[in-house]
Amino acid sequence: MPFRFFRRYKYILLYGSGLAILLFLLKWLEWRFLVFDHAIDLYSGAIAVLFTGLGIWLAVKLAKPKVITVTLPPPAAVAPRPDAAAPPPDAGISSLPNGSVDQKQIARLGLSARELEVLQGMAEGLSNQEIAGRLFVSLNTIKTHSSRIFEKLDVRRRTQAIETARRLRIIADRVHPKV
Amino acid sequence: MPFRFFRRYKYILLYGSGLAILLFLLKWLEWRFLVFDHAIDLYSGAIAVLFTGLGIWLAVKLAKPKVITVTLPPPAAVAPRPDAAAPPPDAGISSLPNGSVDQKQIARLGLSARELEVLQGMAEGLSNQEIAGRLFVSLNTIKTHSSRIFEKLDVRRRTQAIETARRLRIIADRVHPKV
DNA sequence: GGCAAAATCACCCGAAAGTATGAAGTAAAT
DNA sequence: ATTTACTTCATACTTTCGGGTGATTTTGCC
Repeated sequence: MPFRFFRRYKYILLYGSGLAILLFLLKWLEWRFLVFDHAIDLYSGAIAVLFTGLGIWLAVKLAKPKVITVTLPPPAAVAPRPDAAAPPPDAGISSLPNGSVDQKQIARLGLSARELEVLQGMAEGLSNQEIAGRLFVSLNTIKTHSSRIFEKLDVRRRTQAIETARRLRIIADRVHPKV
Repeated sequence: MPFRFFRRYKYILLYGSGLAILLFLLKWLEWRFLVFDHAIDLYSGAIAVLFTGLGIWLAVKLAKPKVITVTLPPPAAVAPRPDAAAPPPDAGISSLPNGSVDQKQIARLGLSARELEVLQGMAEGLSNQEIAGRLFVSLNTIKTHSSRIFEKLDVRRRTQAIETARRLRIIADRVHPKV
């Protein structure tokens, strides 16, 4: 069996069959329409369904920003700058438990809260456009943020940024606790 | 002119005028309704509004509790991005020790040895060109491999591939044991 | 009130990534 | 002897990234 074929054209096949099902549905609806003349009902029903969906979409979309990453700076002075002159490229890596974030690293690198959010999005595999959508800002803004992140992490690609961020415990090492 | 005043209360003013415009609009619609009997339109409109509300209500009601990522001062534990809380459509995730790789997942997805090597390179933050150099093949070959990887993992970006691979334990969850 | 940092956005441009398609050689299975 | 999967490579094309630059707006702080 050409399994690869199926995999390759998975979406085309899915689209095709989906379309077919939809057409059957429409045909059936048409039949209903002819037999019982419930055009208004159907119309209202369609509107109802449509706008219920819209409402859900809206709510989800608008509810998102309520989930804000609150980053409290450590109470102890984060200002200790004895090594300000020559900060080693990769300073010591603390041994924190899994799933933890090293606040000191974040402070040392001077990553802002917004930048962390963008970094998090990157690590989740989102595109800049998707991150922009999640944070309700423009694509250009995300680009600016990511540029700064790359500067601060001293990398040139987002994949590198993710790698470095994980290594320095800037983002959770364990993104998937147990699911 | 108290220009500053305008600036300061910009949003309040905008909100106020927006509300006013909306009210005028409603008044005008009412007039239309009285003059021409566009009951259907109003009916659909009402349904639309009503069900949009229903949708929002539903979404809010059914939405998962808004988990806020709070970072505590001490060696802070951070909840790893709760919006991925939705049960992923992926197959079961085994609970292997850290740094382990789930061979079953690899087998299930049909990833070849070469593809794994490419995937590993991706996760290390390498560019396609760099991976090509490491594996002594051409850039195009790496592109082909990565395309297949994306197909098999059902993703469209390398960052997504990395994320998924980590989640499914296809690549070591803990790339950096303790350094 | 004013300053500085953070956050926002825009535009251009080259590089990298990714898609689509075709092809060809090798090894293992049927 | 076919078939199938794997690996390799190529060309052409579209999309996304990332760098560089400049600007405005918000916001916290003194």
